Parts: sequence; structure tokens; C-alpha cells
Amino acid sequence: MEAKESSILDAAEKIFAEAGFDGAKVSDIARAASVAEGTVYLYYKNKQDLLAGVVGRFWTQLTLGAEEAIAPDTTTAMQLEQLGRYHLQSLLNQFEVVSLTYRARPQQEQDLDQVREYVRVFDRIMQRGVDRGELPEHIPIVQLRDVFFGTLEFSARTLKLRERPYDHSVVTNLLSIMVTSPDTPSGMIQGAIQGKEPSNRELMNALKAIQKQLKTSGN
Amino acid sequence: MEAKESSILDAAEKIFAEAGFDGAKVSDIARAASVAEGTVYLYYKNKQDLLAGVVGRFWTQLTLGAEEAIAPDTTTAMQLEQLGRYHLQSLLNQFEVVSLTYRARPQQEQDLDQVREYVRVFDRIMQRGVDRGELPEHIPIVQLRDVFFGTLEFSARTLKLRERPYDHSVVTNLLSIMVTSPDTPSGMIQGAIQGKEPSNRELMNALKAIQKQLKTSGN
DNA sequence: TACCAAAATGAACCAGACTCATTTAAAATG
DNA sequence: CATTTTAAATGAGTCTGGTTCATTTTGGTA
Repeated sequence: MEAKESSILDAAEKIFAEAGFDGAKVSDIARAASVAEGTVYLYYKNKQDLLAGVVGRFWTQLTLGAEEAIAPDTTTAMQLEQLGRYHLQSLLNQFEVVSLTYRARPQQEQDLDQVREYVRVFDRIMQRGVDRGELPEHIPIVQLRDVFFGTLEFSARTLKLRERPYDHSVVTNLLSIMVTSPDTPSGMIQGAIQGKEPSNRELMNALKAIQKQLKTSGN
Repeated sequence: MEAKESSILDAAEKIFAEAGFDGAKVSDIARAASVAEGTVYLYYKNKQDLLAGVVGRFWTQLTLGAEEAIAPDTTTAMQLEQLGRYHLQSLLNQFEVVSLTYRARPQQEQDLDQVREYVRVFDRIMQRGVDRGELPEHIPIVQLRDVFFGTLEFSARTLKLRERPYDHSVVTNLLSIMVTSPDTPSGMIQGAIQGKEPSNRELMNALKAIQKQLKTSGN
């Protein structure tokens, strides 16, 4: 039966999430899934492998949700904002399961693949932005991917630590420093603007810099 | 004896780093430290607490090293670059110990404190930048801190995954999107510049944006 | 040297992951 | 249907490794 496997996964996710990996007993998971302890081991080699199953499924589903959350026919900046919002909300809503990911990493390669699949959503958005001419040709996508996901993950931890809910300014600030749109000449400046008033000195600095750049660059 | 406690920590760090938390046996650690198994429990409540000790010491030492790595009398951008270089190098050189941090998190608050102490190095640099007038007044330091450390941690993972050594462009790119210096009007643009040629179209866009900004903002 | 408190020891204990001989259910065969 | 074959499920028992604690050793003091 296929249904049994996923019922074991469901039980495992529940128990892992509420007790943590070490705190969860395989016997508890078996009971929650209404099977004998030995049955779990027919489907998963060991407890680690079971965790890998839970984590892998989570990221697969997250990928599906991400594809849905992104409007295909809009600007790159808008798509990044949608992905950012979706990602941060998911991290916050399912914080425990996300945390389990770190427990799975070293072992099974399998669930790393799922994570890899997930980050490709970002790569596709950026690549399309380049193809459309919305982004410079030689933009370092891989490094920006680390900026994007790294920032969101640390922001999620910060919010959890301070027991704060989802905060959209995290996403907009992140985008303002990543994407140069007509309205956001620079991340730092943008941050200051939304904090209070725009600082003319900062704007002038940036302006002069660009003018110098234009003059000195040969093309 | 105080020396015995740190010799146990040394042994634990070594064994944890090479075998992982689960793979490390307390009996192995005890043998490596040349004490009996029970002696370990005189100094640490349990295996988790021992891990917290290792992790806590690591971050404390990292903080000391960071303070040293930063020249006190230089620009904010330079100090951030120094901290970034130091941090990324440390993450790469001691990747295993850093990974152990995640295993310690949920439990003991103690070692979280050490991590908190570490990130304050960043806060101090930024705050000084504001005080000196190098940075806008209302810069969102806490969010930028997540950008800084989140990006570096994810970049370190990416480099490890691809078995690449320290890459300074990670730090410079990060700074270019975080800090608006005279030479880096915008992160995206800067990325394109160092990738190949500067894109005039991008520069013009940013220029026009700033001009518009200057006109429309009342002050 | 005798005494004491603190430090150290490691055999024994025990929780919990994992195994496997046995049972039960399902499918195939005639 | 009855019978054989195959697969799935069971849970009592094994075993590993973290933790405890009665006993021993150490180092200082009278």
C-alpha cells in the first residue's frame, strides 16, 4: 500500500515537528501512524532516512507552491517579490520542519536534491529577467541566490527569536538592495528613505558616482 | 583542575568535528581526553551540554578574532570588508564546528548568547558609520545584519558544496549591494561591471532615477 | 601518619533504535 | 473454493551507547 507510506510520513512530520528529531521516538511515530514499530523499517532504512523522507517531501511541496505563487507575466522585480513573500511566509509558518532540514543534510543526498530543485525557481526568474533585458547580462545569479535565500532565512530566525509575525519590509528591503529599479537607485538610500526622509547628501553622492562612472568608462 | 575541563572540550571538538554529533561516542571523547567516561559528566550535564560548551567556546573565540581583524581607524566600508573576509574564511576553515551550532540551538540558551555577542561586532561597525555620517541616519541595521551574515553563511555552503576555496568576490559583491560608496552606485550594476563591461543602459537608468528622486523629494 | 573532602573511576543500568522469527493477509493456482 | 505461494506486518528480543552511582584514588590538612 502506497497510502501507508505517506501516513507514516505524516505521523513522522507531526512528531518530529513537535518533539524534535532526538525527542521523537520511533515507537511514538509508529503509534501515531497506527502501525507496528517494525513496519516503519519496511519503508525507511532507519530514523535518519525517515527524516530525509519528511524533509524531502516538504521541499518538493514548497517548490510546487512557489511555482504557483509566481505570476508568469510580470516583471522580474515583481516575481522576486512574490517568491520572497512566499518563501519568508513558508519559513515562518513551518519553522520546525525547516529546522529539521539541517539535521538531514549531512546524510542522504536525496533531500539535498529537493532543496536544489527549490532554489532553481529563483534561477529561472533571474535568467528570464536577463533574457528579457530587464537585468544586466553578466549578473552573478548564483551569488545573488545566496543573498536572497540567506537573507530570508536569517530574517526568519530573527523574527522568530523576537516573536514577530511576517514582516513584508524584510522582502522589500532585500529587493531594494538587489534590484536596481527606477524607484530604488540604491539599497542603502532606499532603506533610509523608508525609515524617514530621503537624504539629499546620499542621493548626491550616488549621482556623482554615476556621472563619474559614465565619464570614465570608455563605452 | 581547570585544564582538565578545556582538555575535555578540545577532545570533544575534535571528535564532534570528525564524526558529527550522533557519530561521536562519549566514550571516544573520554578516551581522547584521557579521562574516564564518568569524568566527562562531572564537567558537563550531558552530551548536549558538552556540545553547547564546544560551540559556545568557538563563537567566543571567533568574536575575539573578529575584533582583531578590524582596523579601528578606517572607513565603514573597509571595516565591513574586513569582517566579511574574516567571517567567510572562518566559516570555510571551521565548517564542521559551525555546522554543529545548529545542533546546539534549540537547547541551551547559553551558546546562543555567544552568537549574539558575535553579531554585535557588525552592529558596532554600522553604528559607528552612522555616527560618523558615513551612513544614512535611518539605516535598518538589524535587517542589514541578516543580509550580511545570511549571505555569507549561504555562500560558504555553496562554496563547500562545489569544493571551491575562499572567494573574495563574494565579499566584495555583498558589500557592493549593501554599501553605496562612490565607486559602487548599485549592486546590480557593479555585478555586471565586474562580470564584463559596464552597461550604459543600466547606468543611465539609475542616473535618471536619482534625478527624478531629487526633483520630486521636497527637501 | 591519619583523616577528610573533593575528584575520578568504570561497572551496571536503562532508554530507545533496530532486527528477525513468526504470524497474518493477499494473490495466484487448479 | 481449497491450497499453495508470496508479500506485508508484527512485536518481543537484541544491542548500542548515554547516563548513574557506589567505590576508589588523590591531594591537601591537622
